[in-house]
Amino acid sequence: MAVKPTSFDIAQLAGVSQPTVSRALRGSTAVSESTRKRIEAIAQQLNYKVDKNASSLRLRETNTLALLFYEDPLPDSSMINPFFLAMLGSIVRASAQRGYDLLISMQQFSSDWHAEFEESRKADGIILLGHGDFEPYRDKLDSLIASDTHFVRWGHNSDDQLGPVVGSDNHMGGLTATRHLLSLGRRRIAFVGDCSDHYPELRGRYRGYADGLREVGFIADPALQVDANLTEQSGRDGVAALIARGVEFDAIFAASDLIAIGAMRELERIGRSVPHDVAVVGFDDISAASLTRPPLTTIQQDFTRAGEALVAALIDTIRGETVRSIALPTRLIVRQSCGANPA
Amino acid sequence: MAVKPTSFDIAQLAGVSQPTVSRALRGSTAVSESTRKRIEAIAQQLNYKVDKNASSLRLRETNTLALLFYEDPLPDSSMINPFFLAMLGSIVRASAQRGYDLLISMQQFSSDWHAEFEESRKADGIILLGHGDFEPYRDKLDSLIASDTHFVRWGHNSDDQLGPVVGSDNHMGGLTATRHLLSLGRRRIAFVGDCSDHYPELRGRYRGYADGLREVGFIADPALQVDANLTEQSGRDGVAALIARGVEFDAIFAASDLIAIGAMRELERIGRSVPHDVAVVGFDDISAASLTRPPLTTIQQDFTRAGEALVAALIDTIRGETVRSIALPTRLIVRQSCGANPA
DNA sequence: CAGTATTGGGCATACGTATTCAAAAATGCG
DNA sequence: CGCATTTTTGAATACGTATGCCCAATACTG
Repeated sequence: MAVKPTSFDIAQLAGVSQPTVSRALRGSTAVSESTRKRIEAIAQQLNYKVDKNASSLRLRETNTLALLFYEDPLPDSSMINPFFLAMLGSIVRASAQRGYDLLISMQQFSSDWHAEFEESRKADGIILLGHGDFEPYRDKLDSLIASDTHFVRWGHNSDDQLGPVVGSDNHMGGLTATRHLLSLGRRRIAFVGDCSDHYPELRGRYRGYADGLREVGFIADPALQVDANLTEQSGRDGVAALIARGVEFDAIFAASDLIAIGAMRELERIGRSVPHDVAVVGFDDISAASLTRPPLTTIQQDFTRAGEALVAALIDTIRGETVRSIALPTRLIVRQSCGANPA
Repeated sequence: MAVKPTSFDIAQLAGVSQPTVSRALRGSTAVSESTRKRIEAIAQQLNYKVDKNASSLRLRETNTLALLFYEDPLPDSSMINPFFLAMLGSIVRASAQRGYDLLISMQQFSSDWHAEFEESRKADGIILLGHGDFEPYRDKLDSLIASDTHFVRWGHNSDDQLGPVVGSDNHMGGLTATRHLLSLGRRRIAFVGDCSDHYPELRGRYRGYADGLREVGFIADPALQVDANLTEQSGRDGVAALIARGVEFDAIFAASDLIAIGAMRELERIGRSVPHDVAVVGFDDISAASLTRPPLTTIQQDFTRAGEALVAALIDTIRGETVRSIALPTRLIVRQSCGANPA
């Protein structure tokens, strides 16, 4: 095939005009059934495909969504946080089901990320994925809003929302985890994970934790909280820090599975048994969570629904509907690291 | 901002014609330095971005690559094989570095996948990712070739190549794993993984395994080989099958990490200790490999180089250069499941 | 200073599709 | 069968950018 056929070629073969071809293939009612059939047959035979560039140019919409990881790069910058990686699958799927293509990018490789896609008309809207709060990016977000760019982001539902947000109910998740550990008789529960403003999601989990303790008359002890970012290494460091403080603890609620995995490793290294000496509960339920020894009890985030919700919200935004932020329910997955199940 | 500015708007403000704006912004030498500066300043100020649709339409190239997962969907179809997921990061990065955007898709959601992208001019070329051989897709591949579509695929280098292939040196990997186990004194090494034509990559690993045995005068025993696809479950089933056969074995070379992980689980369940009773070596080095207990010794595939090689090869293809298939070296990562390191 | 080379930039147009508007064809009705 | 509808189709054009071609202005040469 030398050159790709155009709608003119189809028109000529069908003995009609180009506009008729366009109408026929787009399902306009203004074309008779017989002509449509004929045109479709010819198009099929020539393997004709509508040129998306020309079409998008004319229609002023691309039927494409952009996915942007705005997160600070991990040490190995080609790594994507497994949590988001897991969500990627469902986002791809949800987009496809809704008839949209998906364009992927990572913030760290483009300075102008906030403008790059919709403004150059490569996408109709943007899904922003990243942990951490948006403060460092607030100006960019503002400019997105100022330019009427359609976007949705994953994160924590707060009041000062900048655009619609889809996220898990972190507070409830933290509460559930803590109640579970308390119900197993644990009394000195440490929280490993940032509870500052910098990670609104983690802070939400922390608050759930604190409220869980309060329910039984305890009060969150600052000595039992260690900051940690979302890496395995910081989970190890967190446990090391607790030990260094000399503080007693019989359980750990880790703000993410990676942290929990790191924590378990460090506990193992120093000879504390999980769950006997220390019960551990994580957050996320990434696929590795079931592979650890002991398998990790964790608060599951619903990746599938999350991806679908993000895509649905974005498409609604694009269509001009008003979209409300949503907080998805989480689920406690009991494995063995909490001690509830026999090893 | 009501509507996005066009090159005409910029031209008007700069007191020049639209073509001059286009030339200035594309770096044509046919525009004076002073005019260019002026135009750039105005463009910047208005936050002007070239309309990619119009540009692509005119230039007949999109500066976009498409990534296609052609693999049969896993049970939960939103899951992507972790191996490819790991590669995704480096592909995104490599594309960005070369100035290309990346469009993602999954075969199972579109019947016409092979034509969808380049033929509709949404991408300049396609990266095909999937395990398994291409037989079921040969006709589609043929049609890709027939339509002069640019593509590269990940897989096993064989002779009947259809288009350029980037893959790991599976034979050498299998050989290395087997030599390692032999050097540790293991003599009854089982191979868990398909060695049929259906998975050329796995077959390559199997041949490396067989050759490794041959080097020391052994011959691969069919009783020690069990078919397994690339899931954890089939790793468990594989071990169960070996046990059911009543065959003796003191080591397992699993054709992938997921298989190895499943195998270790089953071994644990039936009370065989790893590595004491059975040494295990996997293949891939997915991130979960270091998290298992004991940590998995495995043959590492270089995801980063793989992604870069795929992108580089595809871009070369697009540029009309002839591209040769390449087999990337693998590396033995010794952890504890093989028994070489103390637990 | 005349004439030629060079530089800068405008005009026209093409890329392929989708829609508006108007005309032609088909249909219905009395 | 003639006129009023309704249905189907075509002509013209717009979407925004990029480039070939050509002309004007400037620089250079002898």
